[in-house]
Amino acid sequence: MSSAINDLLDKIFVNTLKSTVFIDRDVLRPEYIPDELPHREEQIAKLGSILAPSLKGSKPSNVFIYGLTGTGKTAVTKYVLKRLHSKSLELGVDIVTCYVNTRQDDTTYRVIVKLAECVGLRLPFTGISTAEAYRRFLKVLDSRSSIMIAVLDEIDFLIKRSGDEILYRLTRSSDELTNSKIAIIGITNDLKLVEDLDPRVRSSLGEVELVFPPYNAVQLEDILTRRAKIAFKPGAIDKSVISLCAALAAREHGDARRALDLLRVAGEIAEREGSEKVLIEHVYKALREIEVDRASEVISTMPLHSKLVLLAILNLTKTSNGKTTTGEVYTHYKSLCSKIGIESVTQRRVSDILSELDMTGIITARVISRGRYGKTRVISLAVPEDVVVKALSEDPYVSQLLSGNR
DNA sequence: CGTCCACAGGAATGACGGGCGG
DNA sequence: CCGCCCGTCATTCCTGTGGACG
Repeated sequence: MSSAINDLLDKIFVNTLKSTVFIDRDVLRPEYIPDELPHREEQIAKLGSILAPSLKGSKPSNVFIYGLTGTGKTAVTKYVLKRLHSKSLELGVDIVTCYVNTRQDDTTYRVIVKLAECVGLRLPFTGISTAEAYRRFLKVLDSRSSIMIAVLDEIDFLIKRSGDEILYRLTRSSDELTNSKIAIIGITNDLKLVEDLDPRVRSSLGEVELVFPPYNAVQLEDILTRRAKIAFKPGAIDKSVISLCAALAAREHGDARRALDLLRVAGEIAEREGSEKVLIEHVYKALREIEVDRASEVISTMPLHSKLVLLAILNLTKTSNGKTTTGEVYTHYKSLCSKIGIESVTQRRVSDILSELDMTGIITARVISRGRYGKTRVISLAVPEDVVVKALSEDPYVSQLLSGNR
């Protein structure tokens, strides 16, 4: 082991311990819930007044919360619930709050497992039927005589994958419960979602609706400034750098999470470079780094066929001005499969894979009609080529195909 | 103004591995 | 250990459709 490497490692460790710019970088992480949520006072007050009846033992209305990503929906909800919970302890009321992110737990079964955990019931990951799991959960909840407030975050994922049956059952759960009650807070960033909801669910879930508008650049800057004050050392970051982060994020529909990420990663880059200040150039580097990280993370965990489809897209978009279609992709994908001697999947499946790639944001696919020449998707890469190549080359099967056209 | 392309995308079904209850 | 049920990937069969072409 060369001492140069050891020196380098040593330097990295020391730098991390004795940060050049940060006091507390965790303040900039998305999971951090600040003590104050500026520009969301109205929503906090409204959500608070909706949930307040639970302190008197009655079931609060179900709530539907809309707002684009990074508009503070989750933060506000968690914040209000936290306060509500401590108030309930003070008053001696049994309120169970449960937060489920249905992007991670996007099946009926897993949601029930999560809800059950909140009332202290451990259910097996698998092995029992959904109906049985639900029954057990209700039994335990009812025996506690409490009010449960269930937050279903990013509820569109749940509905897309598993339908709205669970919502229906939860909203009607009072029929099956005698001592306890369940109130639901549904959070979504998909405004069209409600349309394809069972009307019965729609009316009961949407008893109250709460809208979170995006932050504008000024508000974002304010938020960033407040956080930066706690996160960074005095003088480590200039107003102009914060303004830039705010402006870049405001361009992306006022996403506070992105803005904070940008600030944090810019700080980390500054630190790596041994700089004592976060500079404009660090922000631009951060912008790129975030994109690369996200893409390679997504790509490296994809199944083989998805990678092959992506490779097909990569090759095709290189020639024909960055665009291709489903048919072309499928033909090319099949030839790639035969080259490495594996069986190809059907076109139907590739169609789904394309949708998946589109959803993750790796590609952009728009369905268009070419009239007499049919209806298809126009596909283009949504991330830089070299990022895709780099991520794909990590796969042993795919990398054989990659060498040669690199 | 109807036809018909080239797919989109829904529904039903199955194979398979993981993991639990009994 | 078996049987059951889960989630995931995949297939088969299918109906739906925007708009250029004739």
